[in-house]
Amino acid sequence: MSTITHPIRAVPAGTDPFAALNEQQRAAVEHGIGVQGACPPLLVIAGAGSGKTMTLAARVARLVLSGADPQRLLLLTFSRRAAQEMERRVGRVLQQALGRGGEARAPALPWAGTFHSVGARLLRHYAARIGLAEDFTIHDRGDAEDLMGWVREELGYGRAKSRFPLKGTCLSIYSRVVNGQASLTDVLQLQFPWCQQWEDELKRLFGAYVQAKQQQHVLDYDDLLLYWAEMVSEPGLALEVGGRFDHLLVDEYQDTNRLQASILRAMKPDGQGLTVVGDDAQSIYSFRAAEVRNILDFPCQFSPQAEVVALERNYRSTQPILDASNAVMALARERHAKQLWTDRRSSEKPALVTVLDDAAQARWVADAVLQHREAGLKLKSQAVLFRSSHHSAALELELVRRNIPFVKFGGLKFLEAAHIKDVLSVLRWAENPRSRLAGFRVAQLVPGIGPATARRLLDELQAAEDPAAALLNFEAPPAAHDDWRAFSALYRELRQARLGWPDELQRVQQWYQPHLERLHDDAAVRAADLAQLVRIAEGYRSREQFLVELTLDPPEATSAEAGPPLLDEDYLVLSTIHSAKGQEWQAVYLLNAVDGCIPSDLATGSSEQIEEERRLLYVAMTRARQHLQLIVPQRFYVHQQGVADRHVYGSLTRFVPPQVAALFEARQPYAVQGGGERPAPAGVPIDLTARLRGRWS
DNA sequence: CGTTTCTTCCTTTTT
DNA sequence: GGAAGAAACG
Repeated sequence: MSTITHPIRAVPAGTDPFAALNEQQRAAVEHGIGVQGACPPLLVIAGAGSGKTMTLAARVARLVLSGADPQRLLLLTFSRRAAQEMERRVGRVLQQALGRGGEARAPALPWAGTFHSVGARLLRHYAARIGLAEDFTIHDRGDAEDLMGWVREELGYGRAKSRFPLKGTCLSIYSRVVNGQASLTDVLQLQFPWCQQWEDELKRLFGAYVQAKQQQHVLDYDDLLLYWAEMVSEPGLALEVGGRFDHLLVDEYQDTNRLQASILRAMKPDGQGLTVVGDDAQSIYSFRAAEVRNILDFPCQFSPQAEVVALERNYRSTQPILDASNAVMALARERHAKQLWTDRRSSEKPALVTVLDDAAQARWVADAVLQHREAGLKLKSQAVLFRSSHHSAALELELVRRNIPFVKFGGLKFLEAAHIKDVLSVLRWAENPRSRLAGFRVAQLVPGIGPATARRLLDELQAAEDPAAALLNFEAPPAAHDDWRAFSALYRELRQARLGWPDELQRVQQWYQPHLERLHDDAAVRAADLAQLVRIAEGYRSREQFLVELTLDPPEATSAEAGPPLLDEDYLVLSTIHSAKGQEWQAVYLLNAVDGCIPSDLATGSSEQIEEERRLLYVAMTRARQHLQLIVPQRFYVHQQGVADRHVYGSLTRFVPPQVAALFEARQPYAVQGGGERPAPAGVPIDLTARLRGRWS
């Protein structure tokens, strides 16, 4: 995404690309190379900006150069984007090493991907042997929630007098149990104490949920890992699946969960050929059951213990930025000694910018971005980061107003929009006629068919040998007759698969258009989204591939314009901190560096959560190469039900106490009320924190 | 039985 | 300020 300069790039083709590695990087790259027999386990602790990706890529290249078969290399990354980046860099290193000829084209890495996508592939391959239907479809979070909601309804829990947890909560609990390999009792007690009274019902619900998934030949995200783990817990299969790969490399190991760790253990019980890379200070996914202990305990899992290499030299940020970041982490409760250093001197300290409110923040950032661009920094090398997606709302308006192009990463709801789901459901139902969820949604798009008729239809399909045939024979109620005929004609075409891809999707879109106009006032906007979906679809070979990959790797960016800006255009990057992982920019602006936003009000329940919020701030700060600004609005809006929205006075995040703030330059670009004193809010200060916490108790 | 309208609830981060 | 559910309406 950003301009990344690494030692390797400076080396002309045909020379030794490993020459520029520093001592620790070289140790990581060369580990186990040339040693007789298999390669012992390795843990690389890679600080922020320490050239982690480059080092991992160099290691992969080194393995290939020393004779490893790229087909037998499994590279597990956190996101699809990271996998592609890795593949690109490995290719570059290889080309340099092999000389400019390049006819020895860089070999592709067929097994580079996320845990989930690799799991999907392996499961598809071994399906027949583990009693799994080969034609399974994959549910994304939204689908999974809907199915959970459906089952919840079937069991009558929706109508209980006292409130049963919502479908999303139920799914979170379930997911936590699965990914954390924990008991329901423990998860309820530790993570969801307010749901403890429902333990028995939840157990029943989850049983029914699993049954429903199996009946419908559907897997959710968790299943991709769970079935994989179950598969390799069979000794015979473990040997076979583990034996497909000579080397197994895992990136961002600090964000793996226990289930993932158990998969690795089962595939490589002695750790031979295993390399994991990560940074415990950047562990920010515990809400997804990520387990920091995975990385901390990795070395002693094996005997002899795994070798540990720490990369502490930072190539990204200036020393003042690093000083401030290190100071933030130094206050962490538990800290795994590691001191980043750099030789990039600078006299510019990071800044703490105090502004009046949200609107002033937006104006200030827009000004600063333009100023930096005047000074020669492209928009693309600047990024605005924030804790949660809606924090950028005011800024987005300001950017649109000033015609500053931007792309936003994270918090994307593209696939969650009703119209996108409708169209995708049609495709899914064609792909898998047993998918009750897709069917239930699509059937009700036909005017004259409501929940009752849809349910009857789906019951018939479920009972039928050949559900697709049963669908085509279905007798719709008279009111729906014509529209149903139109739909079943479409369905037949899709099942016959004569149209080819992506024409099929266009055909669906044609069918959907009148329904779109009937159902939504803003049909034009939504039609544009669908047009974009078609454009995205063009990049895939088949309906099946499209559906699978879209679920596993949803489009991650949105922009103000319809359609993404062209690649060669310049645009500002807006991103949640979570989505900024692994990236870097010349200038970074962090919005809302106040208590209540970071740490988020919703994450102050336990000290573990607060520690994670601290790491989140650390991750945000260490994205910056040259310029770092934390913006502190003195008051900000809070939305709450019932009462009108109101301003709340905030204060600088607790992670920047005075001794840390001293490492920043304080700026107050707009005159601040009260001549620079902290504005003592008149009357009683509002304890936002307690109120929001109280909502859950 | 299906559709429209009103009401209530909740609003982090993501594979 | 949007989605899901409930009640009212056709």
